[in-house]
Amino acid sequence: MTSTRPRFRFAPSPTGSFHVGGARTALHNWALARRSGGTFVLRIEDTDEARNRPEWTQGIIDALAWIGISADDAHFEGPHFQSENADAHVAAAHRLFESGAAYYCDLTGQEVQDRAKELGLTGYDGYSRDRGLEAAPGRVLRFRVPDGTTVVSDGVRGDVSFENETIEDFVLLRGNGTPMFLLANVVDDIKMEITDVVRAEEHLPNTPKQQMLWEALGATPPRWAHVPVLVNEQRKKLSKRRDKVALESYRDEGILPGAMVNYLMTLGWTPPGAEAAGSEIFTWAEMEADFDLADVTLSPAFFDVRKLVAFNKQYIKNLPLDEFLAAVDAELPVDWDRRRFASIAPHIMERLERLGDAPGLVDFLFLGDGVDPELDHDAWAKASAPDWAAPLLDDVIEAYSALGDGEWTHETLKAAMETAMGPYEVKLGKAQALPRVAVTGRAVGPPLFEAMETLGQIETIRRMRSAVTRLGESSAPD
RNA sequence: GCCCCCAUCGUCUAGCGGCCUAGGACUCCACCCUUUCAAGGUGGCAGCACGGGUUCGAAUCCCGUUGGGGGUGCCA
Repeated sequence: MTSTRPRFRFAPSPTGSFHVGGARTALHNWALARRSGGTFVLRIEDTDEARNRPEWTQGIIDALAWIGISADDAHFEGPHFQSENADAHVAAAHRLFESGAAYYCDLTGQEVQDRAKELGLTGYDGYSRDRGLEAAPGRVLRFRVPDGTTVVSDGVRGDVSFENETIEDFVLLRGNGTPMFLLANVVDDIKMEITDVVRAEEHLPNTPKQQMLWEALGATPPRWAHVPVLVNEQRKKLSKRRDKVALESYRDEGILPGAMVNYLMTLGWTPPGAEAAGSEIFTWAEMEADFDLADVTLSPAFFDVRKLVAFNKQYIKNLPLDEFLAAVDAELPVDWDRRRFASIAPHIMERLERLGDAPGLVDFLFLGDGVDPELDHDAWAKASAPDWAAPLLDDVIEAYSALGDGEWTHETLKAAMETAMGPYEVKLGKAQALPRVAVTGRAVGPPLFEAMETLGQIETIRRMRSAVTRLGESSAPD
């Protein structure tokens, strides 16, 4: 118990997916642990179900690694498993009984309820406190809550006090002798010499019980801190059933880990320099250096996917090209030519909200030769409507056909288009509309001339000729 | 029911008694720029829940009301 280095524990229970709320408190613990030169202890609260699904545990480890918390770092310790300490949990309970801090009770759950109803109380009334019962099958061990007041000193919200008389003598050991979670948790924390517990606010009401256990077990309670919960638009705590909370799902649809981390950190806390910078985009190093529990907000925060996406867009835009290519690769169909994609990539980076949007933006480049893109009919109708549209398209085809080797670049393509549109007295924005729809199938997309350059002379001209044919068909009498 | 927490633009927040004519970010709108869409630039809409105090002075402190949220198992 003489360790001076802070030890922060992160204790998730594996449930099949990793909750964004959990990710946020993990980040808080991580930032604090690293900055203080302490340790981030990962302890898995494994249940019977989780033990049969090791992939759930692996999912937590993978998710933590994704947001930058990994065993590669010296500040990281674990995973440990709660079940590893099962014997210690029972032993601690027995010690509490020996010292008189706990006592056995033979009332069943139903009997407790019935008594409470008769007496007009809300919970257990302390019926067996002084009956001197010994351990026996079917008897639960209850903690003898002392008189007085328990003050939880919280790093986020200051002192929170609870009248002990409002806390019932809670169960430590079930009738079958197995320990309750609360006890196991405290025993593990003591054993692992945890000094700091940072978690979500939902745990605050149970904290006085835990603190009393620490003290009854002869240990000095840790520093507590409860950060506000994350809520949905209905202001309800984010739940797995109703809300999209799986960190993995955001990862899979192309949210960058940096964006997720940055966004999560700004919920309930703002980096000190944000206002002066006019931005909330910060590096992990900056946030780690500045994060302080005392600055964390007190009220619940809405997890706003739109703002997350806005952050993500920034992060994608600011990625070095090679990193972008590496990150987006998994989103691309396997048969796409990576070199061709790389040539257009710089032009789509600032147009993506998520990495997963990339294929849909440039699919017209990967149809194969001789295949026309699928037409957006509204875009086609609008682009082909002006009188000058068809003749201009003919002129552009002619000009583009005349381009020789080495001249098929976006600069010359733009210049040739500008020359061709001269006689029609239209602006480039209008002039490029029909060619764009002809080549890409749509009215919006990456810069046209760059896309044409990537597509190549033969296929670009073929598509424009195909469009001429289509124009002839639609104007012919039927 | 009981216990605990919370309350500034639609959302995330800055604000810790005068610097607040309440600032920033996201969203939305307008304009500029422009090779469509983006990006970038400029500007705009929008908020201190309510009522009492305390004070020369309150978004900031106190009390109450109202409104949210969380907890309350022989669940984890």
